[in-house]
Amino acid sequence: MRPTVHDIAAAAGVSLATVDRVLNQRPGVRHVTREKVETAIRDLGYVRDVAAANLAKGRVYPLTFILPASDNSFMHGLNAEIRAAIARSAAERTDIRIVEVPAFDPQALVRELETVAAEKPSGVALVATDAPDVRAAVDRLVHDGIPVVTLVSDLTGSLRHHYAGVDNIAAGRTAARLLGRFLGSAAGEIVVLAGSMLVRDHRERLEGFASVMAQEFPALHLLPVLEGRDDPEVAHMLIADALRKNGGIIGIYSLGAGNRGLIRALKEKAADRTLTVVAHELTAHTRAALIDGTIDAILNQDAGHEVRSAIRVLKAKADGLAVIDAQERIRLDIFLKDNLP
Amino acid sequence: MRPTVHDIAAAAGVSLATVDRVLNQRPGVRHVTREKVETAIRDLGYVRDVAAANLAKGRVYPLTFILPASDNSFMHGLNAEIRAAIARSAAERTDIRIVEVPAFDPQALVRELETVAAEKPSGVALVATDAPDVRAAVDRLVHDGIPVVTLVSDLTGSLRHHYAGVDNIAAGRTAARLLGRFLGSAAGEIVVLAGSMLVRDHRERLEGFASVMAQEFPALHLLPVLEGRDDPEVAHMLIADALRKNGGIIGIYSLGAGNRGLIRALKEKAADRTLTVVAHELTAHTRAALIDGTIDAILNQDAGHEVRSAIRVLKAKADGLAVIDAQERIRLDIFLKDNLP
DNA sequence: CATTTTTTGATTTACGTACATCAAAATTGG
DNA sequence: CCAATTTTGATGTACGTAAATCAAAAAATG
Repeated sequence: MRPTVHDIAAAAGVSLATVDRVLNQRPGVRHVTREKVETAIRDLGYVRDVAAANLAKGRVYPLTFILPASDNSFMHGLNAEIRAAIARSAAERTDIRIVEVPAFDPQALVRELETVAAEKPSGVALVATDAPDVRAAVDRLVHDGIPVVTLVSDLTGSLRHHYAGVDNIAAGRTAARLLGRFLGSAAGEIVVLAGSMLVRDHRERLEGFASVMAQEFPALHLLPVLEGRDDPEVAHMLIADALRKNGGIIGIYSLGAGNRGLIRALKEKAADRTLTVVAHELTAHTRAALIDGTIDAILNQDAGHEVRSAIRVLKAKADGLAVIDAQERIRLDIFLKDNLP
Repeated sequence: MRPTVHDIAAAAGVSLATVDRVLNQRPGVRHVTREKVETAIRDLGYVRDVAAANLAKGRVYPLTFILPASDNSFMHGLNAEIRAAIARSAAERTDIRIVEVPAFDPQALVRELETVAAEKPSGVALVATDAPDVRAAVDRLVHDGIPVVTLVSDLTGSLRHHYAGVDNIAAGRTAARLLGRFLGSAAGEIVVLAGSMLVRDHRERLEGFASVMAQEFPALHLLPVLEGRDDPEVAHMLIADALRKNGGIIGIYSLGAGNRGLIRALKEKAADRTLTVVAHELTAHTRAALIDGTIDAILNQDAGHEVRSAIRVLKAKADGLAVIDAQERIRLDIFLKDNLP
């Protein structure tokens, strides 16, 4: 049987109340006494029964998710996953709130972070916009003892406890190798379609992509990046235009959202020529395009895993517990038409 | 606040004891009364507080993992992950036991299943050997109300509650497409190195591989499957031999273990020629080979995820709770040198 | 040394559920 | 209608921890 507070009280030769004071960092314990108790805890290998403790405390974990108000399918999916987590909140003792802030607006995010901080939640998850002010605001939360997890897009250099998202540089590198290998010995031009170079994850994907392309596939030449603003209409226009003007294009890397427009452009224009295409985010549209051969590979991050991981980490941090690192690593999923879920 | 047993007692106009009898399916409740209580439970949306219930019951989940006594790095890894779970057992209220049975021996597995059944554990996870007797033994466990999860290798047609492992047919198909696409327009011979065709997962991988190869890559010709018995020495011998005798080999798919021998053979023989190689299982050896270019892609199943998923599912089934399907889907990881963890 | 302050002990209640016991009420059978 | 049986209620204890209260002991202060 695992030891209880009674066992450490007996082992340390103190009362239950003193053990409680030590465990919950309440004042009024002499240094030597505290040490006796801590020794007993270590010797007996005591670990607090979190379930019992939560029961006694009537603890719930108020968590706040701060998301950009972006109207693309990835953000919709993320939203849906958070709502799914809210539906489980009774069983998980969470009380999750979603707040939306204007996208790409650091000041709005900072203001929201400050509002949220005032509510003293057990934890905060945010899709970070990469700006110094945001970094500072996150650091203030951390200093106030509020666990913070970045979601989807990281905020390196800040004090955030954890990042629940994929390594976007690695994603870009992987896309480059897939595209390069799929194209074999062919030489030609490559189009990169991004959402916006103002977003950190898009910049990072491009960085990884360009670096592997330059180093390992010299026969492939990158055209200037097209910015589709994650909008299907814009993406359609840009890609259709590029394909019309440039007959040397043999590959496309779509690293943002708005793939619906890309796919439409491909179906219109590329009946005659064969293009190799790698895109991000598995949606109903990209899935269909992968199956019918319009797209050759899809890189994906599982929003459900990201949300569940963020919640697990925030709860663990709030309780000062360890997390299983391997479990919290968000993997880059690579889908070919054969391994679709 | 979520409703408690007191609330349903009040709502149903019965006593706490009666609610308890209904909730825990104890006898001595008239049909009409039971219905009143069940209505109240539904109306108030009551869900039992599992943490409190477990505390009251002093519940632990005795779980048994039955593994084949195979000496390869995947099984070692699996073993290590289970031991890691054992280390967490205090916090998770589990009491996990590992038993090993001779590999590829259905009768031994059946006997062990019967021994385990007699101990009435809360759940059983097993790496299934595919045989009718095993199926029957598993079905008996299920009939006795013991949750059963197959691990790594499934037992289709049995009543097992869940399979914690990858879709091996999809894995084989994915390997074929990667190999086929990487080889581009080249024509030549493909070697498949398996462990043993007696193992279901290997058979399935081969099935998926051969089917995509035949359908989509007619320029590539499969040589008869080599069975390396998951043994590095045998694998080395077989591959070295094949490469010596057949100059037309341009690709290799290694769908089992024993990759150490494969890698050695490749380094010895293939300095002059370029081979495209896809292998299974990420280990220290395959990882190094992927980085140095000896292997082009690695397909992997994460043993840690499989073990944690099996435990979550077994606990949930033991409590009659729902599982989050998406969370329990074991994904096929595809690693290129760029997205190694 | 007396007094104040700090530290410690003892004890109780609570969280939500499980489970046991005994008494009371309702239902059934003859 | 009475007795036997079944159903229901009332109540208490337990699980392991949190948190509060009050008294007692120890230490620090003058």
